[in-house]
Amino acid sequence: MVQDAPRSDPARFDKPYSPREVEERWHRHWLDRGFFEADLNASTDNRFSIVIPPPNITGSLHLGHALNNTLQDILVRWHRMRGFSTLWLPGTDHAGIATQNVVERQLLAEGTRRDALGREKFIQRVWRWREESGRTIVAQLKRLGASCDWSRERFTLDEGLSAAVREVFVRLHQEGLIYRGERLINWCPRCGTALSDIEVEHEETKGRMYHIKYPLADDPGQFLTIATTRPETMLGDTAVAVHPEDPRYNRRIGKKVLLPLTSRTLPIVGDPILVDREFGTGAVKITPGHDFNDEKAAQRHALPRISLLTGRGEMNPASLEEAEVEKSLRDEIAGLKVPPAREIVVRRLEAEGFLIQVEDHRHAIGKCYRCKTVVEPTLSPQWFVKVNDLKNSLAAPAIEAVRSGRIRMIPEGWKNNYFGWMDQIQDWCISRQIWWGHQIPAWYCRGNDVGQCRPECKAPIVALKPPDRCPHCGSADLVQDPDVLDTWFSSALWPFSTLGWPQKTKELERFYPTSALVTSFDILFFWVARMIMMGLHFMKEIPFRDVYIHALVRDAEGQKMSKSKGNVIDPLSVMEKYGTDALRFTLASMASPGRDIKLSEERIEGNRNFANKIWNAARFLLMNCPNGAKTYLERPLPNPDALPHADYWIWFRLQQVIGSVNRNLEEYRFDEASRELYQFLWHEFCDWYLELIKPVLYGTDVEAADQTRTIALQVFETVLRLLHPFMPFITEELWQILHQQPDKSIVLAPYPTAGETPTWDKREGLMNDMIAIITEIRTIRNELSIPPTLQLKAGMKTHEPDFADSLMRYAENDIKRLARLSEFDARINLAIPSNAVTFVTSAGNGFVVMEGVDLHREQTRLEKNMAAVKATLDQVEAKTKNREFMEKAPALVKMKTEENREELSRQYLALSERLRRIKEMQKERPA
RNA sequence: GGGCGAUUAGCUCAGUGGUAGAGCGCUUGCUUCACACGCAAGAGGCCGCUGGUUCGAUACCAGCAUCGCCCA
Repeated sequence: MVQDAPRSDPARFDKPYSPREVEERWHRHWLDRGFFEADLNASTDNRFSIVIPPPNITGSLHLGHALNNTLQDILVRWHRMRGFSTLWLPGTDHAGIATQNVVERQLLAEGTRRDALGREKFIQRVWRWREESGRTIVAQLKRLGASCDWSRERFTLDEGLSAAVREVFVRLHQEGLIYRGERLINWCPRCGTALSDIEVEHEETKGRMYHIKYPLADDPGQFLTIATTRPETMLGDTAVAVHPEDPRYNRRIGKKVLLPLTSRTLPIVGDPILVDREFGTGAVKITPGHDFNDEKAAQRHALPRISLLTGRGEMNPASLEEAEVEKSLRDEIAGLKVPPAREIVVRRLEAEGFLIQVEDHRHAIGKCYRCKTVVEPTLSPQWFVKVNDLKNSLAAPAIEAVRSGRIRMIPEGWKNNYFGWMDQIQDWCISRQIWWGHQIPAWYCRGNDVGQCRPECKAPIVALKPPDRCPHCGSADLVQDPDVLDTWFSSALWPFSTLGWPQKTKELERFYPTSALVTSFDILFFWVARMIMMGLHFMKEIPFRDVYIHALVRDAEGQKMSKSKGNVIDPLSVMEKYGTDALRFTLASMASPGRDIKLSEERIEGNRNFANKIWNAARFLLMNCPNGAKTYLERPLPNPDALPHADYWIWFRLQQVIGSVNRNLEEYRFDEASRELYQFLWHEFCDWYLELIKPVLYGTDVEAADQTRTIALQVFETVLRLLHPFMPFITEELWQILHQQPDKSIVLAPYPTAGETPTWDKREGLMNDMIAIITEIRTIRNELSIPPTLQLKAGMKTHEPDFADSLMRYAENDIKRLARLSEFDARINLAIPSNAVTFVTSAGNGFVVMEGVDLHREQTRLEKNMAAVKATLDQVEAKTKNREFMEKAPALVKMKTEENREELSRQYLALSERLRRIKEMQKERPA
């Protein structure tokens, strides 16, 4: 049962707009009515779909989310109103490591650990946490007004999405694009899992450079000195490298050194790639088990690899023995984590005279992007996605799709980043040694029941469903790989897995490829690139047409917001204080391409004021519609050419704004679109138009008043629709108050499109000139401190007789009222009285009559105005006198310059003439 | 070290090959019958520096400086 629409009671029109109650009411109404649910049977061919960048379930709404979802919501509401068949599909991801961390911390507080609980119970426990706390962010997105189709909300661990993950894994494995292998990976000792390359953040850190001498095997009196920042890894060295063209060392290539603290000897190799002659001592150790560059060097020289660490990041006794480390040292460091082991190794090197020097050194070290722990590169058996297969590359089509423009990036500059990364992309390590996630669909044969396994049994059995028996030996003693997949592996499938893939669903058919992806640049590689690869591989079609990449939100000082810095602005408290619309509008208006957003509270406050302004404009209009607004919205529009100039002007400007907002939205210029709306609504509609129509509304001409109400309300109602994607709540509230149609909603009202613009000839000039005249007179009143209540006489000697006529016909009363005049006259041959102060506009020379003009003050004022005009005039004249300009500049520019020159010199002449007169008067009547 | 971006009013930021723009802040004046979360008016800029292209550069190009980000 659908409830009645909430009441929007005009009587409850309080002076200040109070957003809170309004927002709560409407967002519930929208959801109850299912306005956001995609219609699979809509007849239109215009389709618009977006999948949400899934926030992770440990999160709560931060400003990045607020920005990201505001922009998506603007696009989605805009298209929905344009009549597109629209789907915005929401959901969350399970955030393997982050979520597991949260629950493990809880367990720790309870004095237990996940191992004690066991895998199954632990996972149950995480699910329970997800039911209780993991939905916070969804509620917060709803509060933001996100018009997602919540009936289609997805979660990466849903059965459907999990099936997609298994399907993709098995198929890629069959194609040879997923493999298991022992390779160097990044290990986070705190999270206890492997990470992919991009999950490691490199950070400049203060460290130390240790210089260690390695004696030559055939002449232990001599030695090579190597420099390293990680001395403990020397135990795993398998060679020392020098530059082949370095005269200091190259004669040593092919000889051997003794590795201190061990009984091993290492070859000296020449390697121009690894060795930078200028850096350190010019000789480097090669530790292929613990350094990516060294591993590559080891491949070049066919060196063995030694891994010193266990799967838990501790010194492995077996490896130490294999590395022939001295027994006493072995005993001392076995089982230790890296930092204490390092201390001991350094002490030992020093004691035995191998340590020459230690110096402070700044260098970049890799840290886990989740927990900031220093990661250890180590050898480990893991699952990988092969992205560069020569015959079946995942990366190549993904590069091509962007290069060819099938996928657009906005702003375009990000393409270079994308190419830069994709061109040197490495195989993707996808296995994680945690429990929360998609367990890898691979099983190993233990074969304990049949006794004897065959060599083939060592290969993992990859399958969609748990296999009953080993296909090789027939054993039923199978065990599933304990690891889970990288969360990003499931996120990479998001654009099609959420639409039902691998089933052939109507949703997929209708909404894939999606129209746009709105995201921030920091997950361009993590997510965007991988979606493109997977989308192209499995759907044979790009996952989205446009990628709109927005900025990061920073604090007012430009610092990245972080809890530890304490500079986080919480969007929820902002929404509480200033209203959701104010926050949304602020974010949209600051979303300029390619620039980070420095958000300050003043800015949001300003837009709260904007909402209040809109609210009060509506109040004003409603107060002046005794019979309600609705009747005027239904009236046919009067013939524009017959309208009074203010009505005509506002209608014309509205058409321009409609065109401009639509164009800006097409180009993802949320900032320009919102600025345009702000400027129009506040400074044109409220400041000028509403002021101009007051006498008509208050006047006795009922017909005229009704006509103006029709224009005013229709313009206002149109602006509400235009603004709705940006400020959904206040626009709905006001739209409902105007229409009084509880069954309908602005959500589904048509978005304005620019109509036929009425001919716009001299009337634009009239309005602009009128504004100029009023402003000039107000300025004079201000500068000369004339009391607001004092009515003055003023006049205008115009250049054009027609203009004087229309000024008197259309604008006389407006000028008198808004400039507070008792009389106003405009004629082509009007004489300027001597007791007056004067001004110039492009339309002519104006004056304000004033008894007892302060001649001295007036002289100063005129001189100041003259100086300003003169400065510009000089510039323009310099141009027109320049022969090259006259020869080479385009005709249109020359014409405009000439017009400009005439106008300025006319103004200058009028001012100097007046100044001459004032000076004469000063002589006649000395102050 | 490589790449990208920024540099415009006190602050935050738009912008354009042809006379520099907005919001906030500031100054002055206003209980003007929608709004003081308001109205009116105003002050405030060698558009980072140096060259080049051009009749003309804040804008295009190159170099430099400073800041920021990404990658190694």
